[in-house]
Order: sequence, then structure tokens, then C-alpha cells
Amino acid sequence: MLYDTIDELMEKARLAEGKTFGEIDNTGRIKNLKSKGTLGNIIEESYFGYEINSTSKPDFENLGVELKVTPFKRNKNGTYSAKERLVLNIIDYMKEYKLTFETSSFMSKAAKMLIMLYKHDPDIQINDYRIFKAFLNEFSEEDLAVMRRDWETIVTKIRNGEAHLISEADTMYLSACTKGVNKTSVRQQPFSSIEAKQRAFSLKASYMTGLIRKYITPEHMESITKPGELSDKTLDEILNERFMPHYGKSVDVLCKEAGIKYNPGNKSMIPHLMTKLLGVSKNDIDQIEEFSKANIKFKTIRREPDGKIREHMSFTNIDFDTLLEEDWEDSELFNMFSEQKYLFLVFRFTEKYQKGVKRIPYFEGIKLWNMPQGTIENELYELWAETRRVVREGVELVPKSNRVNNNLPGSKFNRICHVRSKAQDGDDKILLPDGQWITKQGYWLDKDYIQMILDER
DNA sequence: GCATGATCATGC
DNA sequence: GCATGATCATGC
Repeated sequence: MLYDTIDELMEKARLAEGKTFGEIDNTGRIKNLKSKGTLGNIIEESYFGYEINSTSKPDFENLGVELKVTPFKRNKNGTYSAKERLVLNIIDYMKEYKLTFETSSFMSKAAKMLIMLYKHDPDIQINDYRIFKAFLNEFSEEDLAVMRRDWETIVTKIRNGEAHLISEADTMYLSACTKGVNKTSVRQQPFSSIEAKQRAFSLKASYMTGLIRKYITPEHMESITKPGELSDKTLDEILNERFMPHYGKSVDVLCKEAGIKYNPGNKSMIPHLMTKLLGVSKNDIDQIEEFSKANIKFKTIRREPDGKIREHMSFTNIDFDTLLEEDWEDSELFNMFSEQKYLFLVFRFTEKYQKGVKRIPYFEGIKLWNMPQGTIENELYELWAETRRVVREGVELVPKSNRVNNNLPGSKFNRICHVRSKAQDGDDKILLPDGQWITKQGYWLDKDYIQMILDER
């Protein structure tokens, strides 16, 4: 063995900081680089002088250390994020359920990782990418507690014969991402005859972002849980406990208690209020460690006195050019629901809606939600495919009085999700690929679907 | 009463 | 200027 101790290995690893892949490579493979995994292979072979190993054992087997070479990127606002999730080993559905978290394939591979970060930049040639930082990662107790639960969530689906229903958004930090040569890569599962998509354990991009920021920017996130708390309770339970004392209070009262200005027009008021109620000094929920690492977004829901919801829930606007180019599993829509979780903050009005009358809602509860895989694969996919078809064939725009009707999949499409306009004003239009102008459009979840989610269980 | 297109308001 | 959460308006 070349490295007898971890210190020796890390000393060598750190010497790579600042070097480019071109400088390190002595196999010539960097020139015709095809797969992203190759960068890791180059480090393994040219830098550490190891043979490439694709077994379930860690790369530096005698030290129990797995090598991971992974990119980060600089965002428009100057912060840094992981460019992608960190993919570990493929899950063998036939075996994994027989293991415990401690003996799991995930833990035997990833308990100790030598992570080498390089900066991704679309304007730079791959051989000029530079190793920025090399460090040894061992998970904190808090993170392991969450990952243990994540692992159990995944294994429970296998045990229930539901491996084909696994979704990345089911879990918080550790997820099961699809991995295969193509979409038809499937595997047997032990308790169902339905073949399940091949998946690998991975650390979510949001989790990796948290990890990377610790090393790149000394920026520090605030935690809402106490040490050890996450091993006994789920985040859902902890949040409910924290918010419970505030249920039944009106928003203006809550604002007063939290010492912030009540201004219903301010859309950051609710998120702001929630961070205050959680006892966190940050204004931005993305600065709360548990939300940030698990990729959880806030969404407020206002219910009528009878529990109904008046308005559909809007999501990001559609970029039609991208829509025509993207593949389903890399699409914006897919990512929005397969990788993100949502914390619904539920409010209720006590008075009936009346045009022009301002009402103050009461805080009713929370619900941590992600879209089930079945819905993602059916209704959500249909929406994407139909929107694409209409855009490709050319949206039919029919002016009628002071509006313009279109044939995009609207709110009667499938009872789950639809496409509808969302713009600042009548001039806020966007160019379609065929040269027509259309009022900006966004993705929406149907209000009846949201209501169903809130009422279930 | 709902579907559906349009627009308001605010912060970054 | 724009994204986005929130809401309005009207015709069937």
C-alpha cells in the first residue's frame, strides 16, 4: 500500500490544491474526456497511482477512505454551490434491505471521504479546471442522524415492494438518485415483480452545497435544532413542536410578538416571520442549516373558513427555449419536484372572501411535503410533455376582447398541475420559439390538489 | 362558481 | 428591470 496513514494520504492530497487536471494527468485521457467520472479516475491513477476500482469497497481500502472529485460553481450573486449531487454506490435492492445503517453499502463506502473540489466554469477548458481544496470528510453526529432516517426511508420502500416509487425528494440529505446508462436501466426488487429504476445512494446537491461552503466561504449557517435532537425526532416533528405555541394566532399578532412590521404586501414577511418564530437571527430561510441542506422551500397557503383554497399555487416561470431543448430528467419542472421539498405554512381566514376587503389570516399548521414519485412520473410528466408539444407545434393565440386565449395545458388539464400566465402587467411578455409574443407563463399546482394534500391522513 | 387570463406589489 | 408571491376580473 502506498499510504499507510490518513495523514500521509491527506498530505499528498493537499499538495494537489492549485494544480490543474491538465498538469496532473499523465495518461493523456484528459484530451478526449467523455464521462465526468474520468476526472476522478485521472486523480486516482495519475496523482495517487492507484488502479481504478469500481467495487463496493472504498478506494483507499486499507484506510477506509473513498476518493471523490466533485465540482462547485459560483452563482450570479457571488455565493458558491455544489454543481451536482455526489453520487456514491448503486443500490442493490436485493441486498440492501438485509443490512443495518451501520453495515449499509452507503456507510461502508462513504463514512470517510477524501473530497477534492474543483471549480466548474463553462468558459474554461476541462484540462484547465483547477483543484481548489482537498479535505477529509466525516459526517457530524447530527447529519448522520438525519441520514440514518433517510436510509431507513429508502429501505422501507424496498421492504414494502415499492422500490419503483422511490423519489429523491423522499429524503433529506441522503437520497436515491437515478443512475443508469439510459432511462431503461432497471433492476429487480425483492418484494415486488415490478422492475425498479436503477438508483444510487447520493448526497443531495443542497447538502453538498452546505458542506462545500464550510470550506470555501467561512459563511456560517444557523441550526434550528439542538445537538442530538435530530436522532430522536424528525425535522417535521421538531418544526411542529416549535410552531405549535403559535398556532391559532393571527398574522398581525405574530408579527407584533416577533417584532417585525406587519405588511401583507411584503412577500418576504411570512418567511421572515417564520425564521423569527424559529428563534433564528437570519432573515433568509436558506441560511437555516436544516432547510438549506435538505433543499426545503417555504410555501404559504391560505385557506378559506371552510378549508377550501381560492388560488392555485404558482411556481417559477417557463423558459420556452430551454423547455424545447431539455430532457425530462434534467428539466426545470422535474427538478422542482423531484429534488425539492416544500414546507407548507398553512393559514386560515375566519371571514369569507369579499372583494376588496382585507382579511388577516390565522396560522393553522405546517406540512412538510414532496411530490410522490408516481405523480412526478405521470401527471407532472404529462404536463411537461404536453406543454412542450404545444410550444413546438406553435401556441395558438386567439385574441378575445381584452385577453388572449391559448391552448397550453390549463387548469382543467389533469387536476394536479397546469400552465397559466404570471406576469407583472400587460406588457410583460416573452418571445416564443416561433417568434410570437405571449404573456409570461408559469407552472402551477391546482388548488384542489393542494387541498387534498392538506386533508390527507 | 369556476376557468382562465391578467395584473398588482414589493424587494433585490 | 425583473422575479415572484399574491390577487383580481370577467365570461361562460
